[in-house]
Amino acid sequence: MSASRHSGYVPQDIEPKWQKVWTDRGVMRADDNSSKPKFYDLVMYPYPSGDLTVGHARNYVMGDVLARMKRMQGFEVLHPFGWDAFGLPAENAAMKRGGIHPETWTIENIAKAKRELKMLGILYDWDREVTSCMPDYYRWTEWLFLLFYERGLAYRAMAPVNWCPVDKTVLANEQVINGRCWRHLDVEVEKRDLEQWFFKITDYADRLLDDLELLDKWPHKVRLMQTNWIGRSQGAEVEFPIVGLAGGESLRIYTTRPDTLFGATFMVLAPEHPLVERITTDKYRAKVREYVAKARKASDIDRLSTEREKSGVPTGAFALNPVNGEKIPIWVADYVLMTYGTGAIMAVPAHDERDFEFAERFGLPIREVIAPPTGSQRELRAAYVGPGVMVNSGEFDGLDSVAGTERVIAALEAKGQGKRAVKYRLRDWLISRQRYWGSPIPIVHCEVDGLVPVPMEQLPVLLPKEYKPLSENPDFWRTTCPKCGREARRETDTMDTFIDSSWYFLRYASPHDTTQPFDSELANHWMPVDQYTGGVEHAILHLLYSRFFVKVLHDAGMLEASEPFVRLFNQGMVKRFGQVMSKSAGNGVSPDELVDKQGADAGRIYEMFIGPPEEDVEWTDAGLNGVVRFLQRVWRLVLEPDSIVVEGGGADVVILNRKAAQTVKKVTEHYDELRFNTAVAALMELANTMQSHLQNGGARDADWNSAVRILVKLLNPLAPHMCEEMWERLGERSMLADSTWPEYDAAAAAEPEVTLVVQVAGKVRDRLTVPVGTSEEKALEVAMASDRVRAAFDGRKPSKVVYVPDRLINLVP
RNA sequence: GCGACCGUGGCGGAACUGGUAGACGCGCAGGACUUAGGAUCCUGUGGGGCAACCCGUGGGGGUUCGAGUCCCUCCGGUCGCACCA
Repeated sequence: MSASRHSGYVPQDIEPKWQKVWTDRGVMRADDNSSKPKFYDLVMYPYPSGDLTVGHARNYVMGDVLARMKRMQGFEVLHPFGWDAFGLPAENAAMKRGGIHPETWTIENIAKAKRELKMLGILYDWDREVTSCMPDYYRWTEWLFLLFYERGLAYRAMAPVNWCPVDKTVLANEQVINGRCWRHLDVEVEKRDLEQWFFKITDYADRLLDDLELLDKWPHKVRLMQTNWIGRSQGAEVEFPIVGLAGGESLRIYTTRPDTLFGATFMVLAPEHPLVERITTDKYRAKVREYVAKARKASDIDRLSTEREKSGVPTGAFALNPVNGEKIPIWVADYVLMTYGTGAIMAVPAHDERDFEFAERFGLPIREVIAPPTGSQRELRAAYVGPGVMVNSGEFDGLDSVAGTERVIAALEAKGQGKRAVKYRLRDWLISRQRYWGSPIPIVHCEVDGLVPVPMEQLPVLLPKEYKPLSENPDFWRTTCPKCGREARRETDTMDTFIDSSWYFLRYASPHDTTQPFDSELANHWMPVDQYTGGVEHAILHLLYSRFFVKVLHDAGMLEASEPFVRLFNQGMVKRFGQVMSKSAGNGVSPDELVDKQGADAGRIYEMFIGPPEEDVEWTDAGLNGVVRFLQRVWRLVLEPDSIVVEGGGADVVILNRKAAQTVKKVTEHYDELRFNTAVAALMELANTMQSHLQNGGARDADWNSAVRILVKLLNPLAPHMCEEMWERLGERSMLADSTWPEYDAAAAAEPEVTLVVQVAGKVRDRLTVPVGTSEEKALEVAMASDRVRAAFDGRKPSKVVYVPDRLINLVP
């Protein structure tokens, strides 16, 4: 191989050697009893799909680089790994490859991926490996379910739910994307009325929202997405008495715009609203029933489309506006959703786009009650939704709409006609799945005792070996009631796999505990996760659920932390030929291929140098070559400096020292900020400086040796095999992995002279070298002495001088 | 439609709180060493001009001594939400 011809660097010879040493010595083993400060470095555990490419490996390399630096900096690093091993692909693969059991398929994939991770030199504390499909893990997933159940956070309810016809299971709201299944974006979900298990995440809506404030090291975007998903809105519930209904019953609506109450010209009920049947008059009954039936049948995709023209029918019933006693018609229309607010609205067409469209379509009156700052419009062409001054609103006329909102709410509350209310877009988390390959829900259905939790000491409820739906496996579901001993039936749904992943990061603290899901003391020691890295596709799903879990466990007194992840980072994806790299797409580069050709170290650096870590990047072989060249150059500089031809004299050792010191600062900061691409660039600059040093006849003295060691140490997190090998060949006794991170020497890094930019009227006219700390007077003097400045001023004095010390002087004529 | 982020050489990308635009790498051109080189090393490389100089960070405008960076507006792209009252 050509790499070996001009340098002794042959990655294939040294990489397996060091991987073995690291493993044998347990380099990345985390000590629970260490006195060092802890650092919990975590990458989202993957689904073992059997498809590991260098694309997926990129974020594992990021985690590894950080872990290796933090260790050298004196932290006790927890860098664990595990597998999100329950889930549908295993079942699908099992079906496709006739007869193979999901467990077999999963275990095989795990073994393969694990080997490839090791081959890339990525170090984990494998003693803490967690696999969510193993009984010693899902036992505690079940346990946690029961904890939620005890705390009133798990309940069963009949509800219209999302059903994926391909996966043949229900889905959580978070798993439905534009009315389609998150796993098959071409498959529309269906609505089914089913009795299902839910977790009461809505109880935590306020805290999940408010605590986002604490997550200042999360990407702004993710926080915003969660904010929108939770969707808290403030407004009022208002009672509209229904005309002629026995008992003086009223219609409760929710609005965020109480200030527009006088502009309500009709009411709208969702087709599913329970009052529809009762208030509809005989004359309209047939039409209303027909409309409701049609709406129920329509898919969410159709119903929620904003493009579709609004539809609806009148009920023949009327309501009274509580503030002015006006009698207004009640309609049924499917643009109002039963699942939000109260399932009924007051329609204010003048100030709501949807109501406006509906009113236009059906010729309903439109009354302006908020005058825009630009003045009232004679004829409303569109709804005005902004703030303004209240008009046509009786006693409230003339009030600013923002203040008016408060006044109207107060007036309603005083008369018992309404009250302040807060609503959320967030719904409870539907957690049951009609699948085999997941954690069983540890509940028994007893005819006498109803829902009975399986006693905790009887956990786990084991999955039967035989692969078929649990509901079709009587050996599984036939049981006796733990309470009364009568024959009973086990719950046959399994849990959403997002439950498994909502607590795995806690299990790493005490992975072998056989008495509890996690040891609180150890979890409190390691938590929260200091750095969490993973794909942005989990911005809501996994990250919201995990936050919810941690808050519940906190409330249960099991955990001090109330947020799981201090700093979150979303890495970009690796593409090749314009597509996301994957084995199935046929554009994947496997770790095997990469290690075989260029070696793990070159691959690791390339993954980091290829582009900003948060951006999607394109994998090219040419780019990889540049990195290989860099590593060979480093090898020669460190171990074969005699091979570098001296071309001239006059090397300045001070420059070498300074560059090395500056690089320590730069690279350390860049690693900390996960800006690996610029860290590599800084290391390349140092290597270039060192190369020039030798070419200029510079000595290989103590300063040189110091620079060499700095280079090797700083490069180590990126290219650990090669650096460890160089370290050994340099004659160092201890392992590089166990050595310390270079200290930043500010004095050595300081530049004695700086380039002072001389501008005339903001345009660069000259660059002068001056000592650091040059005074304004002195700077002005040398600047005015410059030929090019003199030409511009021709003896006159500048009318203004802007001086930025050690940077620039700007002379304005 | 609403919201967020982003537009920098032939390419990937640098540029801290406004202060030398283009670090580092790829590619390309010329050269050195070579039987040879797709190895290695050197030099050059935003555009225009022989030149001092002029023009340049999506377009236009503004603030400022000074704008890739701040403000307004338009164009283009990516992502999120999408009848949530």
